[in-house]
Amino acid sequence: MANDKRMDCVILGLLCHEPLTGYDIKKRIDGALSFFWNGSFGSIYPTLSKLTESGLVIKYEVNDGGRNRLLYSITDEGKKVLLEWLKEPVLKDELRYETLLKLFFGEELGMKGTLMHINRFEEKIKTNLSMLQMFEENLKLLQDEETHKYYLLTVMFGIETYKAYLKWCDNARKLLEVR
Amino acid sequence: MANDKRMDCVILGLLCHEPLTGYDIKKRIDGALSFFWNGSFGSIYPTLSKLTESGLVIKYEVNDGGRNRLLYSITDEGKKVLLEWLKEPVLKDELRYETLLKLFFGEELGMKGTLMHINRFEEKIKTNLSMLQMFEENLKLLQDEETHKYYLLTVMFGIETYKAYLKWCDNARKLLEVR
DNA sequence: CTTACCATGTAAGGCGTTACATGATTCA
DNA sequence: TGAATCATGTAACGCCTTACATGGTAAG
Repeated sequence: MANDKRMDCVILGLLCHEPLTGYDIKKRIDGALSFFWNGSFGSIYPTLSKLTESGLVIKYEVNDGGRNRLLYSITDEGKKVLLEWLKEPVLKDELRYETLLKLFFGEELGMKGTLMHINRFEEKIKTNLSMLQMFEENLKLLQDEETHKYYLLTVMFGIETYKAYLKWCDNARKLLEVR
Repeated sequence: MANDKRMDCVILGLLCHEPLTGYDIKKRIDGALSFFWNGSFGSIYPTLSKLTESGLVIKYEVNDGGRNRLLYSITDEGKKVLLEWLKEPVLKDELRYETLLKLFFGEELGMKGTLMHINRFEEKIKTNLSMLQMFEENLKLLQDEETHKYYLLTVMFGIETYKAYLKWCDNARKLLEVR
């Protein structure tokens, strides 16, 4: 059913804060959003066209010295649509960890292989955690803008979660190595 | 690219433990696996046919009093393929939480709406957590089978994670309600 | 006797990714 | 002058879900 990644809502949400190009949107998605969302150019640009057609955003060309860029900004109608969606209850929170799938079948792989996956997972998480902690510090410095409070909420979520993952890594290793 | 949900691997993994019907497989996916994986009949049955054709599983009909059922079991070749996949590094661990997306755009929605989402999220998590805790207790009673140790690993992951979520809910509310 | 669950499948269609195509600009 | 990044787009293709179709069995 329609619009699994809700690219339209993501774009409207981002444009609420400031006008952006498609390329900018991709950077935002790969940045602060990347811990809980993702999306590709192949869905960003077509969605921008659709949103322009239906009058939820306006496109205008700008030329600031460099090459021409297509900047998009949200309309009042767009804000209304965004708000409608924001008010609706969440439909789906989904976690899909291949790591856990492999661990679930760990008996076939054996202890050594399983430990390998746990260690690799731990490495990735440590990297992500320190990135999030940098985000967090930056956000705490920028307490002036109300928006940042909401960004901080999602960053805190990531930090809390990743810390729990690391704790689990320790416990998991202990459980496997016992006996 | 190919096989995002790795239904073939999921099926091979489950059949490693015991022969199952397509319907059984769906139940497993909706049960212990559901916290980190999912899949529908529309992908299970076609995958079973494909696996049968390529000789990784064998199909046989059984009639145990009731109606005929199609039971599948894994072949040596199938085990080899599964093991190959299990050894490979994990490609993707993905979290996609609409809740976080809505919180990220929380300034548009305002504090009240945001708190609503947090509370609804908390309710869901509490329910899931108590389910997982029941799973955990059952698994601890069945320590005889080595397999259960690996299942326990994934259940522990869920429990640890959900506890962190609940802790975050408290912190998030505090942050929002301050001032 | 009817509801719930067991059981197997197919088809349409949406959705989004990857890969391709193209080219400007900036910086070293 | 070459690499990296900025920048915009399209097309093919795979993947999976939803919905539909069908019917048996068990339990109350």
